[in-house]
Amino acid sequence: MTESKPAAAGRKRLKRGERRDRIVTDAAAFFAARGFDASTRQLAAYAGVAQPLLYRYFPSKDALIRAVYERVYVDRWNPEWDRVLADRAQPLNVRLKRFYRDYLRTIHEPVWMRIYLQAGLKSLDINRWYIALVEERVIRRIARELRAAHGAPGEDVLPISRTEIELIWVFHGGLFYHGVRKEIFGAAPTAPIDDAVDPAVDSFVAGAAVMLDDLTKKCSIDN
Amino acid sequence: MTESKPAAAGRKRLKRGERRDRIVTDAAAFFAARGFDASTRQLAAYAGVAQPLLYRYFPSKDALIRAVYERVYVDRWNPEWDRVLADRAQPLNVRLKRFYRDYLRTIHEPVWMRIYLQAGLKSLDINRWYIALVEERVIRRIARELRAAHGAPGEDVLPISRTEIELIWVFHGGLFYHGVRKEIFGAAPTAPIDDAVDPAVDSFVAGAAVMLDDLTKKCSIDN
DNA sequence: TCCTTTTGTGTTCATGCGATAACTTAATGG
DNA sequence: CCATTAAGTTATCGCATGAACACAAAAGGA
Repeated sequence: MTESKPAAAGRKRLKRGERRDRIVTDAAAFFAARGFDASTRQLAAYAGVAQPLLYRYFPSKDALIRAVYERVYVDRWNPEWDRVLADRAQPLNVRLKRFYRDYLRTIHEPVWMRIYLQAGLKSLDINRWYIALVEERVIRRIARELRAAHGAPGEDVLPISRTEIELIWVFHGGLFYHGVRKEIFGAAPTAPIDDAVDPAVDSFVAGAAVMLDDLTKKCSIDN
Repeated sequence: MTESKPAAAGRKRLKRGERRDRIVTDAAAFFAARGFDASTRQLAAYAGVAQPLLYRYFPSKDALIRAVYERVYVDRWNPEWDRVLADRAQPLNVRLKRFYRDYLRTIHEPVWMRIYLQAGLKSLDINRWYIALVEERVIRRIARELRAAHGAPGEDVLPISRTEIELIWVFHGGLFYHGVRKEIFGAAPTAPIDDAVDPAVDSFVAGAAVMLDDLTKKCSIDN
């Protein structure tokens, strides 16, 4: 993005909801590229409107930024994912590959990634909120499914340990970070993420067995 | 950091080199906390000097920022790490645990992390440079050592594949990202990183065997 | 001691910022 | 067809910013 938008054609006189919507969309792309410290004037130019118009829709720049967060994070979580991970008709490897291919396609995208990190550096709690969401919906679920897949005790018998959670976070974070390398740091145009997912999942599931063995061993000693 | 520095006492009249040095140190801490868009006036207040003094040492704010990069990245790479990873007197697990405990202690630190991400969002090539460094010094070395540890063919027989590199990056990135979660996103005060390293390394090394088996199988078919 | 060099400060400038107020014009419905 | 409302713009405010300049005062060698 050097200056103008893809198509700045056909503007003018939209109804309140529609205009607000477009401003948020444009603001997401604009702030993703230029950072939240970029000026409202440049944003307005990018959106093809006058700068004060922004203030008819949002009381302050900060409020506009909050609207951007809503747009980018809250709206993009796909409830389908929960089901994919839990569907025991499929082997865990297959489920994980399916989930991560789709999930990573959603988040390995400049706007998502850049806004996410920008928010983190501003110490907003969007990230804490999102991380809690992921831990509950993804990480803990994988922990349960790993136990089931390896015939380890259920969490009612032996609660999920912090060690298990952290191990899964390292795996999850590794795939996440692939996107950071690509979208934020512009690292080498390496293999596409899809090629990395399958081997990563397979070796993760195999490697996790080591930890689960330790776990069940300790458990049977305890009893 | 709300406003002032830890100890703003004993100031005044330093020799050129010394003053420059202090400015860079203070600037690193200041910009890490407040972002590179924070003002030179506030930086000067933080450093306990007048704002124009900065311009006697650096021709522009940008030049000062570049000096900060030098300070934070170039100066903190420990050449010892190369040896730790390569020392085959120790089993690979032990070497990896040693290396990552130390490496992560260096980089899981607010200034390092925040400046690193800030630079990434500004699209400076510090990050590309650093990633290339890590890939050469750490990732590729681990690839070689993994092969050796599992009795797989050397890279002269079968060059290191992109798949191997990516798999190691996912592992490495997972540990890296643990720091991002903690230092940038302020995620839950979970277990300390050291507790996560050992299980992660063990299950990584075990899991990597799966991929290496595939690799040597393919290799022996090829011959 | 005095004079030069070097380190540091106070002041100021042009620019660009977020936000406001006053004005204009398109849509709408009675 | 015109009055009212809603959507959008132009002009402007006070303020903070990066940078420059002219001046002050410590250091230090003769």
